[in-house]
Amino acid sequence: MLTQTEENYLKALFTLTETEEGKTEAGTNELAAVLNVKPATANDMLKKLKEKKLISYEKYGKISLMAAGRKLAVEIVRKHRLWETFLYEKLEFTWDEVHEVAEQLEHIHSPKLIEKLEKFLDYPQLDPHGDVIPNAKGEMKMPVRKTLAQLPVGKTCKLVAVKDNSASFLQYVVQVGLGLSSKIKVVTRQSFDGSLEIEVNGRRSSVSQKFAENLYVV
Amino acid sequence: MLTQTEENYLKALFTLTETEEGKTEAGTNELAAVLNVKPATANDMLKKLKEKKLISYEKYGKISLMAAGRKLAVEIVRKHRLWETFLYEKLEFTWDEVHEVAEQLEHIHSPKLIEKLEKFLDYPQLDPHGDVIPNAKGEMKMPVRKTLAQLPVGKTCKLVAVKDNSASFLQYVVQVGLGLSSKIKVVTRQSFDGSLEIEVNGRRSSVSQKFAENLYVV
DNA sequence: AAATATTGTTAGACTAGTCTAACTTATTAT
DNA sequence: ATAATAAGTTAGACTAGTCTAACAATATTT
Ligand SMILES: [Mn+2]
Ligand SMILES: [Mn+2]
Ligand SMILES: [Mn+2]
Ligand SMILES: [Mn+2]
Repeated sequence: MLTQTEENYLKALFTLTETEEGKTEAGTNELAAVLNVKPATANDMLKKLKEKKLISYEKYGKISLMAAGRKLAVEIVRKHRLWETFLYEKLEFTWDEVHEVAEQLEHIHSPKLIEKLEKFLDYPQLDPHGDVIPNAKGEMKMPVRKTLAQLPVGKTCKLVAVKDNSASFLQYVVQVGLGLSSKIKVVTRQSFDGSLEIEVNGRRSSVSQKFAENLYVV
Repeated sequence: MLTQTEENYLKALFTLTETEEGKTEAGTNELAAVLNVKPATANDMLKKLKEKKLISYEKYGKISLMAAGRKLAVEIVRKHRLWETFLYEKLEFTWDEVHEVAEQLEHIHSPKLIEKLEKFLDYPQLDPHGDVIPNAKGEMKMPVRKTLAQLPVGKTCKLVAVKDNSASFLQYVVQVGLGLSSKIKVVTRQSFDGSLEIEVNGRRSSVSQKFAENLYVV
């Protein structure tokens, strides 16, 4: 069985190699950065995960998940998102509070628990941030999503998910009047820094490009 | 903050020093035994817990919890029992399945989670094994309980709690026709080995003294 | 093509938690 | 009161996970 640490490395590799459009490999420094460890530390773990045949990796080469590693990573993601849904739907947590606790809960080992939890929640499809919850077989349709930053001026769209799950980002989102399913109109875009003027429920706000890149819309 | 391991040592000391009637101190070997580690290992941890002022302990002396350590231990017990109640009441776990998973869940750190969980469960007083759930302030009335092994022949009593939480014991209890609130009549007791003939719902069974010692009755 | 910057690796050290083997202290029995 | 047994401690070793500092390989810029 995997340690919590190993699980976290696999999950990080999953998001690093399958969340970004067109990216399928990751690097040591990059991985170390998202896990808040030094590259030397990540390097040690990469050797171990390679030894366990969970990742494919050669010295000085790029890193990618092997089938077994990907399967485990998806299981953690599934647990994380089911727990987030539980906290949000049943325990009255707000969407900016769920992620941190789910980071712990995702490491509880009990197939029965997840099965029962999913049933209790009535087989939810999306977590509180609009992310797809993988099913028990590890299947997960990756929706093609674009970000608000890519939307042309004048267009109106609907917020379907958020990329960043941190409390500070999510609180800012709420502050601007946004939530899942909100309608957003792009009023202007500054070519200088990509910042946007947006309209939500008749309310105008100016937001940075970085902010817009963390909102998925259709 | 405490590690999971430290939490497990404190919890073990709590049950060792406050569950048994009249016992207020524990020994190194005894502690090691319940935690499934060697005495040498427990000895190292005792030094650390003493250093943190969570236990009172002198070389070659007896071990007991200090106020701060006891408080932390009770918090873990509270979390353990609330999670067991959740699994049993909301997720359809059977009473022999809850303990193992709760052993993991009890180490999740989030005051808000426990507060919300308790509310969601509507402030339960007892867990699925009949044990008292400490309240948010760490208060917990210790019920005076006797075991079935102490009951005189001919008397009838009610099962209010089980001491052993292991799946194998609990499954045996069910097999004999018992559950919380069951009425039990002691028909005979062998003075040779303390084994009992009991009657539950008109059904006779013969059980060992060890078995009877793990059933709390009134 | 060199020089520079970035990225990745190694070696050595540290902490937490565990073990075995040897030893010491305390308790119990004779 | 000794001897035998049980309980407890120490020393040294090992694994997992982390770090810093030095070094090596690769990628980018000029
Ligand atoms: Mn999340
Ligand atoms: Mn995690
Ligand atoms: Mn239990
Ligand atoms: Mn535990």
